[in-house]
Amino acid sequence: MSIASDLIRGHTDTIILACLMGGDNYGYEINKSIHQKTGGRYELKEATLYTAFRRLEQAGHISSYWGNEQTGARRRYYRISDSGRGTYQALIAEWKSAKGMIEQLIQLEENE
Amino acid sequence: MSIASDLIRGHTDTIILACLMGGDNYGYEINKSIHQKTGGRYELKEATLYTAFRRLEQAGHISSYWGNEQTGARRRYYRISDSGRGTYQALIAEWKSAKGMIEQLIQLEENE
DNA sequence: CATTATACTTCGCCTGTCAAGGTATATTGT
DNA sequence: ACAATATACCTTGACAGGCGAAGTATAATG
Repeated sequence: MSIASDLIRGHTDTIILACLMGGDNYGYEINKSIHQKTGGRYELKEATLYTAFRRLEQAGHISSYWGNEQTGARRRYYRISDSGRGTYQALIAEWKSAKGMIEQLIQLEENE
Repeated sequence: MSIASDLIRGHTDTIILACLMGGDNYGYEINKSIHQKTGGRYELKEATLYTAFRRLEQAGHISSYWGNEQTGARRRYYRISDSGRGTYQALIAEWKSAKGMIEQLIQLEENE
């Protein structure tokens, strides 16, 4: 929606893995941190977020477990796996490469 | 594909418009120029390319006409419209904004 | 005690990509 | 002469990811 919706597509997994590189976390909090990191300019839609969790878990890049909250709603925590860490590094490398390519193709100088 | 396929998604229109900012051109040649600009690392699939032309033309961002080749296969040329030029500028602005956001979210410093 | 915030889940639609197949013409190799 | 290759365009159908919409459940707040 509005700015950047289509442009972020393809980065969802990277963003989530990046979050989990900093330690286990649960969905709602991950999305809030994205919202905060971008100064409110962006956040994942819930359906997108949870779809991504399923995808990443099925691929073995993350695992999940229920937190044992004494109060409030239950939380499903996610933890990044070794495979996930490797994938994260690969995705970062891809991004660096793709970024250069895109700038080349849309005709912007590197430091604009 | 391989590297960067999903990451380029969402830039197809921008790439094509950027090409046409340099003057009228036809599909096959546009794709070859993309191939060449990226040093052979990337090119659009034909189906993707022609789908994008239809989309852009329907939106009024480009118009098309048949070239009058005396030899070789016929060529359909595309020309960017004022609306297309405006859209191009907007997409460039979006990219600049999205780029910063992505780097923030996947945790890379600006000048890495 | 109703509303809001937290937190997760699923269904079905939409859009963009792409593999696969097709058409037509000109050049090049044998 | 004719097969193969290059140029150039087009369409169909499948697939994947994003997302609107709706639902479930619990706790805090006014």
